[in-house]
Parts: sequence; structure tokens; C-alpha cells
Amino acid sequence: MSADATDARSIDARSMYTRLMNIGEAAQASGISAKMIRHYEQIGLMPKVARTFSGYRLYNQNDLHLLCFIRHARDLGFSTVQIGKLLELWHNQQRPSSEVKAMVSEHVRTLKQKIAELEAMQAELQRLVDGCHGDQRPDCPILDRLAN
Amino acid sequence: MSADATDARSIDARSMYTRLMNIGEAAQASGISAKMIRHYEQIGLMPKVARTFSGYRLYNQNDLHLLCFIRHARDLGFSTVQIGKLLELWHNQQRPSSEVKAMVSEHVRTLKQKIAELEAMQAELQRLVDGCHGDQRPDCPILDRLAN
DNA sequence: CTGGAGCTTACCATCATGGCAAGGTCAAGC
DNA sequence: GCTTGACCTTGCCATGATGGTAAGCTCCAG
Repeated sequence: MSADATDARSIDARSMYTRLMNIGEAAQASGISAKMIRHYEQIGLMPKVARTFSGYRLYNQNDLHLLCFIRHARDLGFSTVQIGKLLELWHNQQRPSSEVKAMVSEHVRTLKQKIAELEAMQAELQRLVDGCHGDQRPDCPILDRLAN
Repeated sequence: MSADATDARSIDARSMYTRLMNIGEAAQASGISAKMIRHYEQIGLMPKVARTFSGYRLYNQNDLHLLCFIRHARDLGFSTVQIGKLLELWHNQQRPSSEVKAMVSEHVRTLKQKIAELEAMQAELQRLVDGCHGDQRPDCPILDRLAN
């Protein structure tokens, strides 16, 4: 372990420069609910953080950084399993960037697939909506289509 | 109840023209798994169908028609709750088509929203992928972005 | 009559997230 | 110092659509 203060990994609960937070503040700062932070810890996505004598979780800047990473990945649609792999790659200084690229490309493919499916639904539904007069009469091409 | 043979609703287990099926055949014919057919029955989306003396479910053409309606709606992305409403409208001969149109339009809006979200993710990820050399070196703009 | 396919119910799992309840802790104000 | 309210802890249950599995019953063909 390097003691170089510019290395983010050297910041931990022992650092005098680290402001410690309870889970509520960490939740606010990271944009992840306290509930989910505990959940991520439980499934092993987050390491177990420090605790006060009375059992309150304590988050330092390093932990917060990790939480933010998770949130960014989550916001980009990665599953927790995928986020776990991304974190592994992030922490592994020897990773080849090709590995990251491959993983993310695969996710992009999945997204494109899902988008295509939703667009197909949307197009068909829009077509049906456009073909429905939408007045007081019961006659309805939308229901007709669903029924046949 | 009308006895008019051209009225689909008059076809039931008592009709001599209705071929009865077990759940497996109904599943094949409708494209919905037997498991899900039972589930739809349990949550009240399907009425309870007839049973043999020994308890096997029996599906007639009317039931099959209903199952197909459900499958079409499901394939267009409607939730079971929404499908329940669609079925109500379908069965209600007095419905105004405007009501159907409104429901479906709302669903289209939801789909568009979801598509937009996924597209935003996809675009950002694609941008990151394009900016990553993807070779043996550990340097990786994708992870950098997630970390900051 | 037997074997295998098909049916029954009931329970558990997924995935990400929220809610609730019962109880402990902490800090601020009186 | 004591009270109060905000915050924390764990644990359990729920969502929604779907799949799996297990134990046991039924049906049909050979």
C-alpha cells in the first residue's frame, strides 16, 4: 500500500483528511438510498465499511467514491452482477482496457436489442391508436387487433 | 345469454362445436406457458375454466380466444393490470373507443419515455466505447467516466 | 397392467427496490 | 439530566413476470 496522498486508495478511515459520514449522508451524497447501500453491502458489491462502537456504518471519501461509481454504472443500466465485474476491473490496475470495452459493448448490444423491441411495440401501438377514431362509439380497431 | 352460434361468447364447454383442450395444448395454441396460464387464472385475469372430474383444466375455443388476446396485449408490453382493464373494455359492448384509445396512448407515452431513457444510456455508452482504445493497456476512459 | 407423459398444487427463486416494525442511538433544547 | 425527534440497526414482506422443482395424481398406449 502506497502512502502517497494523491492515490485515492490510500484515503481510508484512518486518514485525518477523511470526513466520515453516516449512511444517510452517504446516501444523499451518492444518490443511492440508504436501503440500497445496505443491500449492496449485503450482496458483496460494497465492502463492509467501518462501524461506530454502537454499530452505525461510517463512510469515508473512498467509500463514497465507490458508491458514486456504482451509481453511475447503475444509471447506465448495468446490473449488479455487471457492476461487480466493472468494479473488479476498476480495482485491477493490470486490466487490459479491451476487457472493459468488450463488457460494455456487450451491454450496448443488449440495450439496442431492448430498444428495438420497445420501438416495435411503440410503432404498432401508435399505428393502432392512429387508426382508432376514439369517440363514444364502441367500435375499436385496437381491441379488434388484440382479439385477432 | 344469446344462443346465436355466431356470437363467440356463446361458445362454451357445453357447445358441441367446441373442441376441449388440456392446459398443455392451450399453452401451445396460445403461446403462453402452462405455468403462466395458471398464474393468470390465479390473479383473476382469466376466469376459472371448466375442470374434468379429476381436476384437469379444460379450455374451449372461447377460453383460447381470451388467452390469445392476453398474449397479444402482453407482447405489446401491457402489464397484467392493464390487460385486465383492456379485457374489461373488450367485454363491455358499451365502451366508448375513446377510453381504449386513451389507455393505449398512455402506454405509448410510457414506452416512448423508456425508449428515450435506454437510448440516452446507449448513446453515452457508445460514446465511451468509441473513445476506448480497447487494447492491452489498463488506461480506460470508460472506467474513468464511471469513477468521476 | 405398466410406464411415461401430462396434470395438480405448493413452495422457492429471480432482480432492484420500497415499506414497515421493533428497537437502539444521538444530539438539541429545556 | 431528561425528553424528544431524527436517525440508525436488523429482519421480514412485497412488488411483477416468469421459471424451477417436488410430490403426487391421471390418462393413454402398448
